[in-house]
Amino acid sequence: MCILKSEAAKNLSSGELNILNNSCVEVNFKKEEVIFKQDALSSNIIYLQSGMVKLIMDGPQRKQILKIKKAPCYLGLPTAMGDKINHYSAVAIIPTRACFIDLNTFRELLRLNPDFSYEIIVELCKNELEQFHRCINLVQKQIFGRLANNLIQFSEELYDSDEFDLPLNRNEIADLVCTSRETVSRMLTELAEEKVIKVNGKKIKILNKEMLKKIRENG
DNA sequence: GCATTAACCACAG
DNA sequence: CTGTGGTTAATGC
Repeated sequence: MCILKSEAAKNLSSGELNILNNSCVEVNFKKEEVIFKQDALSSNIIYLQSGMVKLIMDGPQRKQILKIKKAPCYLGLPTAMGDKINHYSAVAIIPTRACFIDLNTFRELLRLNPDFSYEIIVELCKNELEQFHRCINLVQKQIFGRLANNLIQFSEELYDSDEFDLPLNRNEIADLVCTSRETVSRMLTELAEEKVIKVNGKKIKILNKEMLKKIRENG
């Protein structure tokens, strides 16, 4: 039985928690396993208990990595509540444990418990703000700026460390930053030549964070 | 024109 | 899967 520990679920009464627990199924995913698929019918809200996931959307030209999500968090709120079908896919990038919550049960809890609903809204709003910033970043900056921005996000938001392993290969970094894999390669080696970062395969170490932030701001 | 940016192609580890 | 070199198109002095 899955024990939910989300901010929102803290607001649930024991009775409500029971409703949640009884309509919830826990699943483990290995690296690269698909959690849900774009264009498929969506009937669950998913709570990530542990692990990390990439959200991918197939566009008319190419695929796009929308975001990397780290547990604990909800997954697929927009895609499950916003339409009958998923508008994007979710794929585990490390071993991941997820809890599938029946959509009707979730709706019922939203209706029953305002504090729970409030926390969900807060999460959704934060996500939307983040997407607005990401949009500006993508549209108004050149590739160095976009790449620097994502490196800083990996470091600060995903790993809490200046040293980390990239969760994606070069091609996927390109899909995240909206460029070609060749350009990602070149820019990583160039940043390494400038002693801003150290690169060894997927291992990244940020050597000069000030510089990296300057690059993020200036383009 | 000339420089810069970045994509696409090809090829090699 | 990655890194590099050549080529090319678009954009901005």
